[in-house]
Amino acid sequence: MFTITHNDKKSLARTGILKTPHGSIETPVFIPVATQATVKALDSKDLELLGASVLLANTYHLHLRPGEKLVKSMGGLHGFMHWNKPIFTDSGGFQAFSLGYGMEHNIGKIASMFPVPHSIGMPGRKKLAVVTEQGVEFKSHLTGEKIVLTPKISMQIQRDLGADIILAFDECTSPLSDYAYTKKALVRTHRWAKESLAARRNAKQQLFGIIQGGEYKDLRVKSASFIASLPFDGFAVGGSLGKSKKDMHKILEWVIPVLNQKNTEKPRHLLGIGGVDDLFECVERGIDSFDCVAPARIARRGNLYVHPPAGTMKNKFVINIENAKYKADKNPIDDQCACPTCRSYSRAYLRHLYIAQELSYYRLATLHNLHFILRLMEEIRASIRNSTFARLKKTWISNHT
RNA sequence: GCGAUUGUGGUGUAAUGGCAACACGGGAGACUGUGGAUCUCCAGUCCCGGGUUCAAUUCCCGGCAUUCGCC
Repeated sequence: MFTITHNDKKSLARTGILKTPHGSIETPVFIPVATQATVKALDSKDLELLGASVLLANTYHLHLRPGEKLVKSMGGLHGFMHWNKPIFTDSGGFQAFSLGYGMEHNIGKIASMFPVPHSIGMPGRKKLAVVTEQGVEFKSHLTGEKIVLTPKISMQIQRDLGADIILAFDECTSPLSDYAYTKKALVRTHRWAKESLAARRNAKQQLFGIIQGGEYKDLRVKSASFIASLPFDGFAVGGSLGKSKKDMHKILEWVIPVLNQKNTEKPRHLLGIGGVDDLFECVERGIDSFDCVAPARIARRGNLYVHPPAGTMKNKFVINIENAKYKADKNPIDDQCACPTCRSYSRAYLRHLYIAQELSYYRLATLHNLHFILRLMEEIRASIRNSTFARLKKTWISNHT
């Protein structure tokens, strides 16, 4: 299923080919997130033109609406959304966090990403998810009705959705979770991993196990070791990635070597990460695939990717199109970009569309950011093949340790 | 010319004898297995002069300006 084609000599970076019933995926790869069977603001044709090779959809959201039975009757996700390339589905485990603790405490999966002091531990909203030993009880954010997901139910939904690669049902813990809770959740997630495997019915769907353990070394190592000992087709690193990017890097440095000992030949996904710097840092530490809403979300919020200006030591890869200085700027977003947006439109025009909240803005901006990240991933793959990964990283991230 | 009317950030509006609020607009920031095209922060104001009062953006008088009506 997965073949490693090149190993970087100086790091754990590698290239590979992941085979699925809907074609092969060259890794390392960035997977755009299509939660509701669409990348917001784009359609499948757009994604094809951008050269996206795989998408990730969501079990919880599609279960609520339109329901997996409908999707199944429409030819599964591939037929429904007219996308003939590979699809991942997330298991719904993340929503236990994002709609539960995360919502209640107003926090994301890396604590320091919310530097505004009052946003951490702030009121937040009433949580819509409660974790039990059997699974997660949700209060539907759409209708308020009670929705229960268990490993078995998640596997059944993902089977009906018909993705090529599905994920085990897990509990994503919070950066605010203490050791005792994280450990308790880990035991539960490990049991759910076995239940997910047991509930598997379609051998054509690859099933990835999820490594948890928060920011605690012994839990991460234990989890990597345990999950790697089970007959999963691949692995995903999930859950809280600590309180800073440094923590995230450390976590990968604990986990990946364990996988290398046990299962070098299986792909490793990093859930929910995908900043420009993250791609370099995490590929270097042995990650094969990423999914992340950030490029699409920040595009909708006015942040558009640009190559770092030559000579700068700042790791800043975006401009804010809303800024007054772009009011009459005739340049494209990024002069090194060949995306459909940059080929035709100026910063001034995009700024106008953004400020006027024109719908076309969302598509043009999303096209650009995804194009940017997908091309960057392509460059990264080429650099691993050419043994120039370290050099490429240096041109992008100059002051990282 | 006479009568009435109204003067509050850039704009449109509130409230108030002591701290002037809201929206839009302006400036900036955040967002990482997408509930929320969202959230956060910053700047900026009482037409002018006099009077009453401990205290006036507020009450009184005058000026200037607005708008409406009449000649």
